[in-house]
Amino acid sequence: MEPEPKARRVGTKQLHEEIVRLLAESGLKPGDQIPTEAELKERLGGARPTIREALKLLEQDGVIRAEHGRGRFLTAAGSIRIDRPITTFESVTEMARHFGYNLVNKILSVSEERPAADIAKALNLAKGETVIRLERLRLNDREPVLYCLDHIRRDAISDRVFDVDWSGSLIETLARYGARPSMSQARVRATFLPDDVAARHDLRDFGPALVIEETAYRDSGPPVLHAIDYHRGDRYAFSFLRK
Amino acid sequence: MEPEPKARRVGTKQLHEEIVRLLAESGLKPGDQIPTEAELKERLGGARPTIREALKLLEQDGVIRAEHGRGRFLTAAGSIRIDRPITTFESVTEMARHFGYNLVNKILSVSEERPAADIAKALNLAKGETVIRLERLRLNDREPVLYCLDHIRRDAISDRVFDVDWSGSLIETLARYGARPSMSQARVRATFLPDDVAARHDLRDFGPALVIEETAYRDSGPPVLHAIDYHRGDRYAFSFLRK
DNA sequence: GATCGAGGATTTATCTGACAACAGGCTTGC
DNA sequence: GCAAGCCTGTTGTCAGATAAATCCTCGATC
Repeated sequence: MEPEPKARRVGTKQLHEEIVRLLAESGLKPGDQIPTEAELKERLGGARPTIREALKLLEQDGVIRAEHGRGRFLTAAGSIRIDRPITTFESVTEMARHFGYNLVNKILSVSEERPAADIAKALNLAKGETVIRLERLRLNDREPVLYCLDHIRRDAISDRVFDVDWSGSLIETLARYGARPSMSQARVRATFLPDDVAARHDLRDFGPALVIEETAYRDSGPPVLHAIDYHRGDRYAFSFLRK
Repeated sequence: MEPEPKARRVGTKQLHEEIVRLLAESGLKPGDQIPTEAELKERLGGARPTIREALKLLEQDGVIRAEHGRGRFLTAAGSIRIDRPITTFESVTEMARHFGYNLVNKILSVSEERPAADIAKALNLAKGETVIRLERLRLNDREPVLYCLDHIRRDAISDRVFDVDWSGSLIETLARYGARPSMSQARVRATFLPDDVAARHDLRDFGPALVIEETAYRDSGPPVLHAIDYHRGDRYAFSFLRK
């Protein structure tokens, strides 16, 4: 005899996504109660612990709030969609694309150098180790919108510096050498372009810049890249959630 | 007969914290394997599903990475501590305090007004509803470091506008009226102070400002507050994690 | 001796079923 | 009318079992 069409095995990750979709389509408003664990089990399948893990993730996201003995409820964050939060790690190239920009890349300089003390510390370099210093300007429609100063651990790139194509996304270039970073520690501040940069590259009209300075790490731990990106103030704004 | 000193009931939240502490004290480096579920159960108590829920949270935090059949491993984020990430919701007053600033509060203006269209939309106001407009300057050691423009839903405050003490943290003031916001949707950009503000309050030397513009929501859903904070560019920088 | 495969050990992933704790409404007894 | 107690629904935790992935060992085979 055929056994019941046994509830398919369902993973936490999949459930997480399905619940998000379900909530999005449900038209629930903040403060409304969401389906109970039992209902979700009915509708989506999976065992209770698995469903609970998925719900716990939503709770940590700030999308729902659990009340012991009562139920789970949608919070304000549940109805807010942040399109491309700055807290998601992605390359400036990608970021710009989603701003509707189609950047042209000008390489101002590439060289192998002895790093300054703060860079050496951020990249966890031993004495004497060098970095690749990359200075680029990104134009949108002939207008400079982004000045980037990158320092890359020399040992992340196995080729000669001048053999590498630096005109694309830096993250993807690193990925090709098996050194893709997956997260970063970042700081944001507002300032002008450094005087010497503005003078050397005719950027005196760049105006106030939104600077994102970040150290990017590989999944396995070690830092790979230190990036300073000056975003033209009147062209960029970044979104995020605080909770 | 006495039953065995039954393993105490242990909650997910508690386990989450204990594991974080355990990892912090363990001296593990990124890429190292962390104790298995079985070991954690041994050392911290709790049932396996509970432990797994706590570990799942750490995984979502980006602190650890699970590999089926191998174990769990510390990631780079596990060893990075961001002191006060901008992604944590707190009042500017608190934020400044942790910068080492002891702000003096100057109220430039308080009034009840008909909001502009964008504010009305952000605060989800019906036609005709009004807001409290609050304009403040924060000084550190006689130097202006922060210009704040707040719009508060009129129905969040049950007193007369001039009876309220606006000199403290706005979040706490709202809390006193039972309208404490708990999260916000924020945007950051770089610009100068608006011309009229700079002119009216003698702030022409403020320089480039880091602007955080946010709409803050109550736990139950509705927006309460729209805030625009101009942070003096050479005094402020905010940290966060990207992953 | 080297190589490949089977099998076992370890670890994470999921499932099943149960009990505990809390909230809220209902009944019942006074 | 009111309060204590009970019942039900919900989330929180527990215990043990099975599934799936990875890695190591050991033995057979060439």
